[in-house]
Amino acid sequence: MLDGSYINETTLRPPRGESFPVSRPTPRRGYHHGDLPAVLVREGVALLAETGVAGFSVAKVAARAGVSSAAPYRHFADRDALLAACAAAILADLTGVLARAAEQAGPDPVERLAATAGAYARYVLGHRAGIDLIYSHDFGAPYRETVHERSRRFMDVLMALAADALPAGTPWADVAEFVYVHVSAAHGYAMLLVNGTRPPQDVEAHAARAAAAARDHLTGHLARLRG
Amino acid sequence: MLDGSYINETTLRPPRGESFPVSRPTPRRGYHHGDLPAVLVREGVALLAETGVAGFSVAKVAARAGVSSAAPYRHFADRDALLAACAAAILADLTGVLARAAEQAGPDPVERLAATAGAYARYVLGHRAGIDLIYSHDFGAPYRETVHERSRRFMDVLMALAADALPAGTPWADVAEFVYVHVSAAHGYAMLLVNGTRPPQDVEAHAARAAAAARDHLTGHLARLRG
DNA sequence: GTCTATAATATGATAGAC
DNA sequence: GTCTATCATATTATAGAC
Repeated sequence: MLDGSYINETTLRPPRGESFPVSRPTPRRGYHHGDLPAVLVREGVALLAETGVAGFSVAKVAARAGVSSAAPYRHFADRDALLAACAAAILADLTGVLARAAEQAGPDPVERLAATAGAYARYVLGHRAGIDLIYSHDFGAPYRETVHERSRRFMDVLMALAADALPAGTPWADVAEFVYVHVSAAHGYAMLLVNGTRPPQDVEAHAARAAAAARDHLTGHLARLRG
Repeated sequence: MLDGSYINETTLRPPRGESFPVSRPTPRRGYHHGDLPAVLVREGVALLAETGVAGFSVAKVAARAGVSSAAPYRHFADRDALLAACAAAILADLTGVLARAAEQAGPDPVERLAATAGAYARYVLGHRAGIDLIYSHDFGAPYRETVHERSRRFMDVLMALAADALPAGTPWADVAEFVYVHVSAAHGYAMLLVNGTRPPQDVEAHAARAAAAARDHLTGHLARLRG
């Protein structure tokens, strides 16, 4: 992931005077970058990881990509468009990581779900400040949908895993509620790890603890359901 | 809370040429504000709640307080000093709120701890974007200790509550680990509430869910300890 | 598509009057 | 202690050359 696939009609600025095209023309040769939009997003994600949303600027991303500060505006309408593309990229990437972690955790539904919490911690420790963009930034109306759609896919993956771990016949709304808590706990734990005083040295130990916490939450939840 | 008590030798700029005084001279009359530092922190906290760390600036805080953009620099060495004072104020306030919530929850240790999660959600829904400053901002060396000290008191309150809820004789490190997860889950849940798509309409319902999640976590944890 | 140059704005921070 | 005035800097975004 973290390729160009997250650039769509919403994030792309339309060519002069035209309305948004259904498909992007294939890039022609002869330009300095084969795919500047993808490079900008990659560098934007890296910058976010290093400095957080506060330190993010179009100029810095351009400099990192080795182009002028004006170049990004040919591909992204404004700062928020680039930021949204970065958020979408992170979300898509994270979704894939969690899905793979669940897959590798074996057949037990409880372990599969717990594994996503561990993977979340691992991912956040790798991406540091960038990750809170997903939750903490209010994207402008034109870009909100792009991010929102990725966010939906992210939740869908976890909903499927939670539905397997919870008792058969659990109402959809209750599954959603559980996933919400599951995600927020994993997120909170990971964020405190990143920003807190704890050394991020032993990543796997932290991931194991996050998974254990998720397991405890699920166990306690199931116990409550049983009476 | 949210008064002037968080201003200490670390956040206060020393008077011309002197080193840091042990105590601040009592404010004399004849100035436009009785206590501008306190006003600045109050407005800073309000601004943080509205715009988050990204929208925070010394100039805006000064404007809100009705003073010139230069005035804050007589009381705070730089932007980071003001930001740290705001963070310290929020932390102290939040600590008091959680302690009171536990007190009002009755004698059951489980309920007392769960109540802090509910109160956390309630508080964050009221302070919105401002709260993540506590975790997400890297304060400069001179101000780090100020915030850190408040952070320690915050954790101490929760440690005491958790020690009561966990089995007698639980090692201190295990209590700390549990509190860490407890706080991060509450924080994550509250932050997703604030920044997510969910309407913050039914604050009490959200607080109840946060408390329920904390109860599930504790229950599951105790079950794991038993077997 | 990318560059150079530039405008408009906001910001952090200081100097000196009162 | 606060104000006015000011500077240096960084940022978003655009215009026009190539």
